[in-house]
Amino acid sequence: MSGAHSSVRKVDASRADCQAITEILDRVGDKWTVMVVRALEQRPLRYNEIQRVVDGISQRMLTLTLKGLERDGLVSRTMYPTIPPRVDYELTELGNRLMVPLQSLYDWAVKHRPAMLAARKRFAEKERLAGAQQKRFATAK
Amino acid sequence: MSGAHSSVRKVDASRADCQAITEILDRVGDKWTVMVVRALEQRPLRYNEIQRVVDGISQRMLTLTLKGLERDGLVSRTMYPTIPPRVDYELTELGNRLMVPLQSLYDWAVKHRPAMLAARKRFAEKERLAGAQQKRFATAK
DNA sequence: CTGAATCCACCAAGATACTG
DNA sequence: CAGTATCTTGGTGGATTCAG
Repeated sequence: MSGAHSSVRKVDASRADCQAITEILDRVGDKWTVMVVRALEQRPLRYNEIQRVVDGISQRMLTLTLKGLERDGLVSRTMYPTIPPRVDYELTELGNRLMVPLQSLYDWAVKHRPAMLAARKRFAEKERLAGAQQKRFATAK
Repeated sequence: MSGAHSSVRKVDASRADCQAITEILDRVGDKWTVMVVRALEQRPLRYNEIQRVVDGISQRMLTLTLKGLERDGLVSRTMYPTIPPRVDYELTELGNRLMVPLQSLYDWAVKHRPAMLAARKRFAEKERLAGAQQKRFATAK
């Protein structure tokens, strides 16, 4: 923070925003993290419970995802050395607070998904027409 | 699920949330989309201007990212058939509204990044100790 | 039950060169 | 200036097997 110069700060913040958002997106933007986090939203779960809830996730990916979440302090891991062994995973407070921006994304998704789908349909149509045009010139090869 | 409607709806919503969030994360969660969107936040930009602002993006990736954004109606493309050619890219209103949840993510990132980094450091330390333990048994390769 | 380890397939993304 | 085309590669994730 080099000063309170509003116009300058706006530009700087824009760059910093990129960094920060990209960083968070890298953490939660993979295939399974969000689904696992949401699975744990309601209550702590055991390893196999998560696998059942998430549905489709492999053991490998579940283990990797959980380890990543634990690593970043979003999920806590509690091991009970019983037989058979039992491990509980639970959202930390940090993990719980992540739900807020995630909810914000969800709201956006619900609200604007129809518009996005419509746009995609329009785009596909335009592309189809353009493709037909192209074909008349792509004679050789 | 025999209880009140509220609890049932909560579970159902949880699944739907996953879908929606994952879907949006798939759109904006790639390497460049967010950076391009934020580059366009302030004002429309030309192709080369974006490439300069984003810094590090290749022509190929810029083209692909822009096409994806245009496809989903988040960015509009305006071509001026002058010489040399000129193409402006501009956030649509849909694209602009995406800034809201992105800002929410940014806020979370700024607020909780220190905690995440601290957690990661602690985790690395614990892992290092565990790794030392392991080594004593990993005699034969 | 809760993982770790290995192998493999696929795709996003980078580098480079070319085009209108 | 604004892309497209082709090749290559590194990482993500799936399937399977082994272990405590």
